[in-house]
Amino acid sequence: MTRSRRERLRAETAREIKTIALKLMAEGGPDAISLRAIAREMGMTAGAVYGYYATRDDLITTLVGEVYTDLVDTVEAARDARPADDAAGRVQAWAGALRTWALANPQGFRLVYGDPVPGYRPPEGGPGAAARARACAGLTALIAAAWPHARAAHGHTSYQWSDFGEELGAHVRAEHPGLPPEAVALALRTWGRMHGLLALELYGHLSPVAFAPGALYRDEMRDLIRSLGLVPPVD
Amino acid sequence: MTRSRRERLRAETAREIKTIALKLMAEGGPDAISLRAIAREMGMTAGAVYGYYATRDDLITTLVGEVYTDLVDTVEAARDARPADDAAGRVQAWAGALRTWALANPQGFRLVYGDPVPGYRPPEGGPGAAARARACAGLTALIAAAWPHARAAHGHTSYQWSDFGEELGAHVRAEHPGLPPEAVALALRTWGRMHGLLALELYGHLSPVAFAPGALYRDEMRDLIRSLGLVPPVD
DNA sequence: TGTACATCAGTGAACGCGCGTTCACTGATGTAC
DNA sequence: TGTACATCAGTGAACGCGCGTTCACTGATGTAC
Repeated sequence: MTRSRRERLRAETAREIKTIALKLMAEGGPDAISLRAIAREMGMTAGAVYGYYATRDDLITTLVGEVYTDLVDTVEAARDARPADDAAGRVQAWAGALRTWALANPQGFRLVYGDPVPGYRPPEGGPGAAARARACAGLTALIAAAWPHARAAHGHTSYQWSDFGEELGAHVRAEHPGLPPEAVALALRTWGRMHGLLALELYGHLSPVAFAPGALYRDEMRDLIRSLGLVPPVD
Repeated sequence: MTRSRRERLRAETAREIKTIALKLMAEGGPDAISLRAIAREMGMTAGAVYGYYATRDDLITTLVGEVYTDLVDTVEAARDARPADDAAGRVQAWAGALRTWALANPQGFRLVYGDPVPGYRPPEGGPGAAARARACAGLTALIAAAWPHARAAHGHTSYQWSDFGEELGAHVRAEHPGLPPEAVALALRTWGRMHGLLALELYGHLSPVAFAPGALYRDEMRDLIRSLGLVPPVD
């Protein structure tokens, strides 16, 4: 476990590369992430970066995973700040934290949900698969807590477990026994509903026509909570 | 009005540049649009393109406008294929045509709603402002038709006309006298709701976890229609 | 119908840029005795 | 504690690429008489 001095320095440099990359991204968007720009910023040679990441795409994949993980950490923490039996409050907290994070990290949002850097070829399953799995699991847990009410609220198309990813289905069946695949469908629809206004806002489509995007989002989330058969909190 | 031979050829070449650009985009994504690639494909010199568009960004702006217009034409046509008094059917037709168009033109969707080409600096108000205005107007018209029901369905935050773009507000007041700003808020939320699942799907976030995105979208749109106080058509 | 001139679409070569990636090397840091 | 050797992080120069943009030019097409 004792890491040599060399190992520590190495790890530190690897960290710094990522930090600088995120800083460049925050300033100039995902496009601004290039090995040469990072090296320049760090005062090293472009070639030296290859001691830490095999290719540019490797670095990008790592960054997407890290940013996505940060996002999921944030929304989970917000959710868990509410009591487990406050289903409506937890949905609201998740949604609110999502928007807050996105506004604080607009370029991170683009990196994760938009096109990453031009020319980037993602690995099998896409970058950030682990974080995405956590997000889907978290959303399903939110729906599971509301399910008795949500199910009563409206009838669905019927779904099979085979309509969903192997991993997600297995997770849900283990974690929420008895919860039908229809609930997973509702969870994914909920994901889309949280994503829509935010994506429009962050890509600048809302600003020319709406000056109170926060109010729109809040209303939309209240309506979402209502459609789950829950009572939206007043705050 | 009689256009000389030269004028006709010129217009034809300008058209061909756009056509080739769209073809390149369809094949390789928005990033594949470059003046040099277009010129190469057309068998001309890169410099020659400057006889038609002052800069690359000018061309991109034109393309975004054109693609966005095509999208709005499509959804409007689908809406208008339903009788004016079939409010639910018209919402459904709009939403369905949107997804159909997006699946047929995935790269066009990215061009319009995602980051256009790297390094692109959009003009004042963003590219495709005219088409966006039409889209917002169209959505507001859909909501206006449902408004009596939709208003009853749930209470909103109160909005002012000043919460919305000058142009949009003026249009709505002229076209739908008596319709309150809250209806415009609902129209924009509806936009977001249609956009969310589609954006996730087209950027590849849904495919690893859901294999029936069409069913999810259909359900989501049915729920949207229901939340507007309308009865979703069965088809 | 024929000649002289004007227009102007497109050429081809060049400029400077930043990029990802490779590679033989240097020189400081670590390890073994 | 001191010497000999191994490791390995980082250098610096190069490769080849595609890009947007400029510019003096050529040669075909059009217009005026």
